[in-house]
Amino acid sequence: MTDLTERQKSLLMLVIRDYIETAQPVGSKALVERYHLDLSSATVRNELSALDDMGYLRQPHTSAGRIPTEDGYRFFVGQMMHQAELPETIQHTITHQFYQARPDVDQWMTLAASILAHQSQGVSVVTAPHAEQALFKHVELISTQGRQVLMVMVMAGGEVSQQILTLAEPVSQERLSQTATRLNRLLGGQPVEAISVLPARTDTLDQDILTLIAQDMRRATDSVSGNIYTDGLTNVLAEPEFAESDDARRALRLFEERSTLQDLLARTSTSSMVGGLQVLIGGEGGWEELRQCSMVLARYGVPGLATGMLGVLGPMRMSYARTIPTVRFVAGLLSDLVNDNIGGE
Amino acid sequence: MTDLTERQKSLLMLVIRDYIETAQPVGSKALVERYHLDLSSATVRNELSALDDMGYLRQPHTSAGRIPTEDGYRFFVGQMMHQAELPETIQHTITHQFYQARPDVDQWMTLAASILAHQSQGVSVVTAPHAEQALFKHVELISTQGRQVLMVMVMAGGEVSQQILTLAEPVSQERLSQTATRLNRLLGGQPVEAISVLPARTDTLDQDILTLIAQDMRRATDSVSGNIYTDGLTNVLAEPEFAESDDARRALRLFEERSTLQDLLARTSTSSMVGGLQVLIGGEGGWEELRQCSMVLARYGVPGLATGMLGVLGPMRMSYARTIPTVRFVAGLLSDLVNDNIGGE
DNA sequence: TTTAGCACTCTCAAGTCGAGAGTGCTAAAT
DNA sequence: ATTTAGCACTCTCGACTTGAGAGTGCTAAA
Repeated sequence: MTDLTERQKSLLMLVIRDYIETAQPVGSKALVERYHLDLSSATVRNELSALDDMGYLRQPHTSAGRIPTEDGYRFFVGQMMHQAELPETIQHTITHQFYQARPDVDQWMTLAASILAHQSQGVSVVTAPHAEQALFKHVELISTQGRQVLMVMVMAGGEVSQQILTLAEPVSQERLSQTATRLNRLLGGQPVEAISVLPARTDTLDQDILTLIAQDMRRATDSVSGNIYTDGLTNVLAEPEFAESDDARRALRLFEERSTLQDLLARTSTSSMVGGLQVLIGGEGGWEELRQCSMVLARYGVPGLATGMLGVLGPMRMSYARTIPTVRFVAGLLSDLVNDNIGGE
Repeated sequence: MTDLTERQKSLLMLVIRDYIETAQPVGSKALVERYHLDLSSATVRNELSALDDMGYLRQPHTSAGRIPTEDGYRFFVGQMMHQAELPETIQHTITHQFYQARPDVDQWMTLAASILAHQSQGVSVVTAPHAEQALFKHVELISTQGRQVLMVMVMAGGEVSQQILTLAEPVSQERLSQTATRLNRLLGGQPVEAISVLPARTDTLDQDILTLIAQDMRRATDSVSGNIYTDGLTNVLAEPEFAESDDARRALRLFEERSTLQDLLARTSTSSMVGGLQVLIGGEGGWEELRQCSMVLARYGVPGLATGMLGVLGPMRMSYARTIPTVRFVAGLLSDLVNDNIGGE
């Protein structure tokens, strides 16, 4: 790792930066010319050869330029991590967009996905914040038509779930409101477990609704439940590595499928995160289809209260220098929003 | 139009069907062989030549097979429209999926988009049902933390909008509930216009919330407001016409962008619909980027109460025989759901 | 009206070839 | 002990050629 000379380090960085830009193998001569190095191509050649032996670079075929290996990218990202800050003007623009959006979790998530996708030119993914433990806060029952009732439930942490239920027989709005009030008083602040074992002396209407509430809360407890927001699926189509091979297409399909995406996030969320950020290079998480891709992930929110995840998927050749600071910044922004708006009592 | 002989008609249908399957120009000889026609290739050649002159077919270059023109597709679809019914087994499968989904508009829309995309192998789009005129039904105010309040509003027709608002100073849940109750009594069943001109003798809290309610309702009035669900963006990547040209990529990007999609739907929704269905071939609606595409659109819901749109985008070469019946069937299904669940009083 | 036959056209895949870029190695220079 | 110049060699990539295959239109016979 650290047995690299300074010159080798900077050379490696140059090669990778160049390859990320051009998507083409970079050779010794081109390198010297383009960056006006005070070295001859032969010297560079020797150094590149060394980096090749150490596994940071490789040649797609004999007598072609070098391209980074996964380890190469990892080194690159390692260097990147610490420095990179998002330019202030961009920070302002993003913040501004959040302030002028309608104050609603759904809007924020959509906006976050959109910003990530645009800034990084990759595919973004954002999950809504949710509490580790679902606590009941409030339920509302609204009669819509005949036997149909709209149930809106709010959990501590701000998650809202709604559901349409069909009763056995019509019930007046008065009675529904009374039921809601009763349940609110009874269940306020309770976790799921408490709700499942409530006294059964309640009438059938109460009982039915109680069951639905417990059901909704259990779903909310799943690690990555509910809504996943993505954007930028088409960004990545322009990339040369996605244009041809089916591999890339399969990766995208994977990303469009909600269920697999949940899996993916659930798996990786347990792994270690450096500086709140996690960069998976070449489908590290053991996901076959993503072998050609990288992901930059972050968790946001207030630990113990409500957290979510967000990230960007792109080709392994993605612009880490732009993506990493963006992901970090947006994660911070969302954390603030969670803290300010749906914080605990 | 009707100056086609029966033989020409059936030949035209065969050519188009074949081209839709294979994506390759179809010639006289191949046609005779593949479908065991009781004709010689020379005869077929003459007929194809005639169809060419009439503008239903064209040759990509001299001495290649024929491919359909837009008019050709239009003829094809015209024939298709009346017959095509979705196979019963598939109908059952789809219906079943809806029944076992969680009864929630959001779920239904997602499911509809998913089904359309899978069945048609195209890109699907579905808008949530919404009323032409927004009528207030119910509002709920839930204190979350300090000065933050979650407002959940329900409109007749079942639309739900939520928003987080920050008050000037903390207000107890009791007072919030009282306010909500008061507003509910006051506003029940009112349209936006009535709400904007309400007596101003209410206190500031009431006033603020009133403003937000009016604002939300106005937004709900926009022709294609709020949520648009899409799925299957990646389906279309496999199609040969999308693999190479940028045209197709731009079309997809157009489809990913919410705002333009709203425009698109708004525009076309006013056009005529044959049998509740509308088939736009070659970007008929005057949308440059979609020149290579076709769309199958339908409106669903209960006119005058709550309606939405749904449809499929695909290459002009899409499988209309599969898409049209699917769109029609799902539209019917959603109409039933609207009617059953969020019908008027 | 249909069909057989023929000359002609155009695409596409395969093969050839030379330019360009890159490499590794060796020997000289610093 | 490094660094550099020079050289022979390798490999890709685009341009070009060529032949097979598929398709067409037209004419004359059935």
